[in-house]
Amino acid sequence: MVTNRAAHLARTVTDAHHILAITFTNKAAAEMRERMQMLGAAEGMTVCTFHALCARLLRVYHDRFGVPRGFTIFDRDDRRKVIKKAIEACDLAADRWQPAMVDAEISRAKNDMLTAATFASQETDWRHATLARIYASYEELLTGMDGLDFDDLLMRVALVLQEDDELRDKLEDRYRYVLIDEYQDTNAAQYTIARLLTRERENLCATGDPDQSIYGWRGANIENILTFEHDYPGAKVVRLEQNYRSTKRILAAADALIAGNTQRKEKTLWTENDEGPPVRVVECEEGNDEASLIARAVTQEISRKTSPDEIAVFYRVNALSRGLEEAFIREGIRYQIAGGVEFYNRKEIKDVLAYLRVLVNPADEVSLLRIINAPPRGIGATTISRLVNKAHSTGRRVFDVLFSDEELAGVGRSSGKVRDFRQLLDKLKTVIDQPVSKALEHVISHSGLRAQYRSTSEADASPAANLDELVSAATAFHQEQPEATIVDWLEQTALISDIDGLDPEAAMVTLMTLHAAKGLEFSVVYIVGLEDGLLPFSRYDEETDEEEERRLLFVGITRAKKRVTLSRVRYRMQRGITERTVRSRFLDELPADQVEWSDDAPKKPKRRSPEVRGELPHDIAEWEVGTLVRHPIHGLGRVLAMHRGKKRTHVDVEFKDGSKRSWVLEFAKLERVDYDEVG
DNA sequence: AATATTCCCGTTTTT
DNA sequence: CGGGAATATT
Repeated sequence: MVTNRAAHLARTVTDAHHILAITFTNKAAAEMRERMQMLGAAEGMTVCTFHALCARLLRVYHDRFGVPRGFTIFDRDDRRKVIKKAIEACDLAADRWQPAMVDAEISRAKNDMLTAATFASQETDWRHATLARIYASYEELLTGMDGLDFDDLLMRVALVLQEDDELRDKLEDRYRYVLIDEYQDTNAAQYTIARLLTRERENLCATGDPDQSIYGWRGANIENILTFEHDYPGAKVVRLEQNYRSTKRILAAADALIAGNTQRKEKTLWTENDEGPPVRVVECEEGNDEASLIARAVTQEISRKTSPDEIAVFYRVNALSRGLEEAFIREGIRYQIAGGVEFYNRKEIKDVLAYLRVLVNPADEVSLLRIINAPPRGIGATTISRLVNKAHSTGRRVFDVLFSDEELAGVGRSSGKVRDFRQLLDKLKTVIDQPVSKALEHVISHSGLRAQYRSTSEADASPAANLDELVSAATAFHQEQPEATIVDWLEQTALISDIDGLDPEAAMVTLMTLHAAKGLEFSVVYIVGLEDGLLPFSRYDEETDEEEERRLLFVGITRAKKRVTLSRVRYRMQRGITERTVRSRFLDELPADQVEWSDDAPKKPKRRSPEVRGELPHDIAEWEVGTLVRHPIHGLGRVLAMHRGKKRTHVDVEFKDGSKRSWVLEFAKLERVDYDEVG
C-alpha cells in the first residue's frame, strides 16, 4: 500500500529523493526497498524506521540538535546499568526503586517528550519528585558518556524541530512527501515529528488500523490515527474494509472478537475469499502436551504440502517459545525464532562491540568497564573501582585516567596491567578508519577474545562461531555500503529489531510473539496460551488494558490466510511451578458457529495412581541426623539432614565413599541400621 | 583475582 | 525453571 503509493509518487510526481517512507521495523523497510527496486523507483528514496531516521538526522545535524557528533546509542542493558548508577547516585535503595520500574517511567516520560527538567517541574508527589531526581541524574550520567538511549533519538529530534524553524524548513524541503506505515502505533514524539515534517505541505500518507494498536505500553497513542482527518483536513480517507487475505470464517471470528471492544470505531470486514475450515480451539492438559500437539499438527500440515514458511506459531510471552522449540526439535521440524536469544545480545558479541564503541567514543564508560577485564587480564574489582573513583572525584572520564601516568601510579600493584590494557587500546585505535570487518577481525584477535573463546570452546563452540558470524555480517555490510563507517555500523546494529533476522524465504516454520507478528501473514497460524492472565495478560499489581489485549489476539488471528488454531492448557508451568489455569475469556467471545472445539485430554491417567503413594519407614520416630542407614546399591551411609515437608520427607545421606545423595524418604530404599549391627 | 557455588527473583510485549 | 548477581573458595 505505502509501497505502491511511494513508487507511484516517485514515477509521476516527484524525485524519489523527496520521499520519506517510515516503516515499523527495519525488516519492513528492507522489504519495501527491495520491492521498490523491482518497481524501478528506489534510487534516492529514504525508507527506514522512525528510530533510524532520527539517528541519522542527529548524526548529520548534530550541532543543530546539540548532541555530540560521535554519540553512542545505549541499548536496554546499557541503559539499565546507567539507571542503576543513577539510583545509587541519588542515595536510594535499589529494592525500593527498582531499575526496571524507573526505566519504564523514564521511557514513558521521554515518549511523551518530557525532559528531565519538564518532568521535574510538574512534580506532584514525593514519588514523582524522586523519579525526577533519578531522571536528572540519569541524564547527567548519559550525557557524560556521550550516550543517547532509544527514546532520546525520537525525543531530541521532536523537541528541536519544534524550535528550530530553519532546520525544519530544510527538512521539510527535503522530505516533501512523507508516508508512514502502522500509524496507529505512533507515540507522541513520533507524531510530533510527523506533524512538523509535514507542516507546510501537509503531504502525509498514513496507513493503519486502530483495531491493531498494540503498543500502548510504549507510549503509542491511538488518538493519533483517530484524529488524522482533523489534523489534515485536506486528507482523502480510504477505508479498506475488504480483506484479501483471510477466509470468511477466520474473518468472522476476528470480527466477533474485536466487536467486544467498546472504545472503537465500528467497522465490518468482508471478503470474497472461500468459507474455509472453522477456527480450531484445542484444550490440552499441560505445556508439553500443547507443544507436541502443535508440533504434530505442523508436521501433518507440511506433509499436506503446506510450505513451512507459510506456517507460524504466536505466543504472548517469549517464555512460551522454549517448550515449542523442544517439541519442534523432537519432531525434526525446522524453525526460526524472532528475538528470544538475540544474536547481538550474546556476551561475546557485546564484548567485541564494546571495544569498537570505546574506540569510537572514549566517553562510553559502560563499554569501557565491560572490556577492561574481558578477556580476564588481571584487572579486578578493586582496581576498577579505584579508577572510577579517581575519574569521578576529579570530574574526568575513566578513559582519561587510564592515560594519565600520575593518576595510574596511585592505583597499586595492578597498574602495570592497566598500562598493558591502555597500550592495547592505543594499538587498536588505528582500526577505526578501516572497514568494519577488518576492524572487527583486528579487535577479536588482538584483544585476546578469540583466544579466550577458543580455549573455552571445548564444551561449547558457539561463542567462537558467533564471532566468525559477526565478522561475516560486517563483511556483507561493507559490501553493501562501502562508504559507511564503523559508527554507521554500530548504529545499525543498535537499532536491529527482533524480527529483522527472520528470513521469509527460508523453508522454516516461524515462532514469534504476537507483537512481532504485526504486518506479517501466513497460511496457517497457531496461537498458544489462551489462558486468563496470559492472554489477556494480567499482573496482580497493575490493571490490564483488556482492549489492547483483545486487539493483540485480533492481530494474531488476522495474520492467517487459511487456518487458525488456538490452544490453551489446563495446567501451565511458569517459573518452575505448575498452576491450574482458567480459559481465556476471549475464547468464549468467538462465534460458536465458526469455531470447532476439541479436548486433548490425556487418554491414560498417568498421574495420581494411588499405589505409588509411598510410605515412611515404620521406625520413622528413630530417624534423625546422624542415623546410620543402608541402601541396596550404595551400601552403608549416614543421614546428613532431614527435612519434613507437608507431604514428603526429604533426606540427605552421605555414603562411605564420600558421595552424597538425597531422596524422598517415602520412596527411598533405605533402612535404618543400629550401631551394634554394624559391629 | 579468578573460578565455583549458592542465592535470588522474576515489568509480558520492543525500537 | 533459568540467568545474573552476590558470595564462597582456592
